Amino acid sequence: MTELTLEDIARQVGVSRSTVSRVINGSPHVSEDVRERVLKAVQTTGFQPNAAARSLASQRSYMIGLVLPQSVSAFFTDPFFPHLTQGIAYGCNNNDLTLSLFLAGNHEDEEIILPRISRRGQLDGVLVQSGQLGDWLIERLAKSSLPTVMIGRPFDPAGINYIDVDNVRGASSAVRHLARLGYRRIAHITGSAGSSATVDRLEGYKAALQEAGQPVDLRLIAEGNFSESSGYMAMKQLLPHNPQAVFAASDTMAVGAMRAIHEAGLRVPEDVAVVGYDDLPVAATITPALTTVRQPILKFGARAVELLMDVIANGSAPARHIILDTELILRDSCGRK
Amino acid sequence: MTELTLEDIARQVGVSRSTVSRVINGSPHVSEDVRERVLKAVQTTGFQPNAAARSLASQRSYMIGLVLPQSVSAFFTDPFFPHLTQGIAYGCNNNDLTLSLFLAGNHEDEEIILPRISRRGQLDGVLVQSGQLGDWLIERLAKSSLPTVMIGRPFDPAGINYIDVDNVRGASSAVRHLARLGYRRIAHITGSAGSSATVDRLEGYKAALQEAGQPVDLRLIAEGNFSESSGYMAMKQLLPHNPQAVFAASDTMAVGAMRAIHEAGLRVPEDVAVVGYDDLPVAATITPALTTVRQPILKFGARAVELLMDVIANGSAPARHIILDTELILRDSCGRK
DNA sequence: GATGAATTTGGGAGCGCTCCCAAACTTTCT
DNA sequence: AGAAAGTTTGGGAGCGCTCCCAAATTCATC
Repeated sequence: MTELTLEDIARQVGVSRSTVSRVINGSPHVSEDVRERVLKAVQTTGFQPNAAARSLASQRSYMIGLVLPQSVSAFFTDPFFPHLTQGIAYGCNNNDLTLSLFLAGNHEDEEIILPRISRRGQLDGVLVQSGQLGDWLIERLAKSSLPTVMIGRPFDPAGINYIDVDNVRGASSAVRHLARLGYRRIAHITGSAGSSATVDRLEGYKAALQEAGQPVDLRLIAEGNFSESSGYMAMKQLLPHNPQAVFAASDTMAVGAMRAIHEAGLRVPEDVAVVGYDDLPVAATITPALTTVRQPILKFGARAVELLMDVIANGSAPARHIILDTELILRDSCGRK
Repeated sequence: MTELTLEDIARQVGVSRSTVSRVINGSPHVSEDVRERVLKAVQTTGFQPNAAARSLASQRSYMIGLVLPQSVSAFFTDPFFPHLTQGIAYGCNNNDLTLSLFLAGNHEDEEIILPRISRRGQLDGVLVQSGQLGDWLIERLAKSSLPTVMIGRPFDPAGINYIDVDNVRGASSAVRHLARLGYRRIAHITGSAGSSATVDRLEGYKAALQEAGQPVDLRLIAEGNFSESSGYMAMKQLLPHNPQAVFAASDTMAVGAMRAIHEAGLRVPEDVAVVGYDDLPVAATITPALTTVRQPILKFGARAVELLMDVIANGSAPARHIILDTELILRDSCGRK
């Protein structure tokens, strides 16, 4: 398998390098006749243009990066991230983009990774999982000249492109549902501190409570970190205060909460109703099936890629924001009192 | 932030392009004095060599791909893959490699992806999640000229580099443990058909049974597909045949099996002992904690990267194989009769 | 101090594309 | 028929590096 070049194909067809390039890049300024002959030669030889040469000449690599800072080491414990990655990967497939993954396990990794991310000629842009307070990598990337789209609203969104789901409305729809069903003493298990999703979901929780004329009782708010075990611990803390229902900021934590409820000899939803967030596959399979706030994760990834493409093509002024809607999925875990 | 080139740095320091290149690439043929001056200029300007130009000239991209064919769409349902990806990403961080992720959701994706994977000048090599029978993408990649390392033993391993864990020994150690504790009628929930891991674990299961002088009863073998719900279904099927213990080919399925056992009003391990495979985080947090076969996933990823580096550097003849050992982690789910 | 060897340095050639401009060829219109 | 306009094609000039060879410099040796 010898390495063919544009020139080889050109010689073979009897045209010039430029013409072959035009055909390959779909330029309209080629006669039908020539286009067909070139295409046939490309087919039979299996010719592939050299990516490095193309990048060098065109200043475009058709490659984007997905950066997960150390702060989201939850990549492994929360299925949310694999799903998100999947959505982004599919988005790349549909836009003929190659996806590079930058996973940082610790600060040292970040130091190693940063130059590779910002190396000129490597990436056309990056998607950064954000929404963490004071993250070193995020800040560095935000002020770099590389086209960047944050995934999750940053705490200081000025001039930054980002995509997020409407966490406030998502959370309030869940809690409102609980309140409408007649539950009182609705507890909340938060996500990890320092995450904008956590802050927003808490805000939505409080807003819905107020709207329903129910008091916000701080003893009914327990802090988790999106992991199963944190949901379990938080619920144990909550149980002595007799909640009738609990809204967990993630399905994974809701699963942990249910475990704690069952262990205490209580039943879901008869004794404590539970609502989660994310609508991961587990929500449908667990018993009882979990009522939860669905995030359109796959769509989210696709839209993130599109947004980044737009920023790459048109510059990032003005900063663009996309906020996706959520949907409350009703299942069995909150009964219907 | 203007785009600097080697030449700019060279002019600034008063040396030639070549000398700057030597310094950046750590060539020993540079005087200490010059090296320091160049390094300082690189530091203060924040100069980064252009990746595309470097790739084009050196015919190396320092980038590898991780390919997950559609057959492993389990990427989302089984936490094993995110962990593996993490291990590989860390391996890349440590080898100054950039990782590209190719996720195929369907055959169409694969058709789109393949040219991008094999585009010359793009990737130095690929890691392919394999071990699936008759996978189109895997076969194409195996016979391409791109340096390739399969993750998971392929069914036809002739001439193919691969890395795997010793699934036969891992499975037999689990079943042997159960047998030693005095359990009889040990059932097995297999992984998805057509996966070499499934075949090997089943083989290990049978071998351990024979070693213990216990019969292999086909009614005690149920087929799963590595997902939680498949473990649940398989266990429901198994329960009427009164197994005293069950060995599930993954933790995720073991969790499903435990759910089925509990639903049937039985207790783990008193009525049915359970052993899993993988040692995912959930194994430690579930109640009762799951005895399982630990796969060194992080190490696995790192070794896979190293193997690929070796293949890239030295060619793939002869084909290299790495088989990693597993470790049986004893917890509460199989009691101690 | 001259000679040769070892080390350091500079610059040309090239990697395989894209992009632009001008040349060649067609078509249309007067 | 000839000019004007439009379309298609070819080739030069890069993109920013690496690699090699030769030139320049340094060092050791007699």
